[in-house]
Amino acid sequence: MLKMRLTDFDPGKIASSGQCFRMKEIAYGTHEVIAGSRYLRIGRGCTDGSFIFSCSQKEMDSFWKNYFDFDTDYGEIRRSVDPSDHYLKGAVQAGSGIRILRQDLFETIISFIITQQNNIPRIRGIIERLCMKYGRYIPEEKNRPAYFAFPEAGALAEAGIQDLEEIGLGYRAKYIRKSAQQIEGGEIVLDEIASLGYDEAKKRLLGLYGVGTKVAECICLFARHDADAFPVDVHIRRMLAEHYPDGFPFSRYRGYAGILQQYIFYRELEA
DNA sequence: AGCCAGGAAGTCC
DNA sequence: GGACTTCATGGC
Repeated sequence: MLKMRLTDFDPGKIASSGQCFRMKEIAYGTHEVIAGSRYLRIGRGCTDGSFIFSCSQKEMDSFWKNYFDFDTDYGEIRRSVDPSDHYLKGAVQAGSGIRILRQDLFETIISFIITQQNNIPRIRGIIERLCMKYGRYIPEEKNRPAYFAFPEAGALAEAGIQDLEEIGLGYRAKYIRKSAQQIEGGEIVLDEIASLGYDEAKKRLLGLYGVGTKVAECICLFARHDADAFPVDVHIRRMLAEHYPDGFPFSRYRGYAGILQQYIFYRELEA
């Protein structure tokens, strides 16, 4: 157990912001996070705005701090927004507490292949069934329930198309199997993608079957933390047409437009 | 019944 | 390069 006082951290908003799919509220004000094969529970401190984490200081320092991007000042990002841009000001205000996670690369690839032409509640269900069927079972321990880790590439590479379809993947089943095979077989090397620059990493991700521009940018943003990546989905496309008919001011927000994109996406979801 | 959801591949030109 | 079609599933 670890108590920390944090600003710009709202687990509820992060859980429902559509960047991760295995973070959820399990009791009022208490959230669980399953990231790869790790489990974390986050509770509220008493009244002082602090949080209780179910991990040690060592695990926080070695993993979760980086995962939640605790070293970045999101208040500064929100304050940098053009004061005359009322839409964007409203979006970062409504989304204060959102952070961009650094998620596992393979988990993010598979998860965002599933997101295409899909909706978030259904995506969450599919991913949960995928984990139950192909992920490692991690037994209960005191102070933590049993859960399933996210599947390894090998398990998905060997999965049958029909077995994958039973989970509800639909036409995406073949994408999942083939991409897992490309990774397992060494055609696409994730360690290399992790170490490259944004442009080259994105180019290689596009080599995965079922990964196009939008999904590649989501992977770069939510796993590699490429804050320049600005995935445009149907919500963002509608928003751009409505609020930025002359174009989004990317030059003003160079280096972190993707973070603003996430505030915007959350705003469009809630609206 | 038809439309929509964090799109991409396939098939034209 | 761009336009058009097809692809599964479930909620509304």
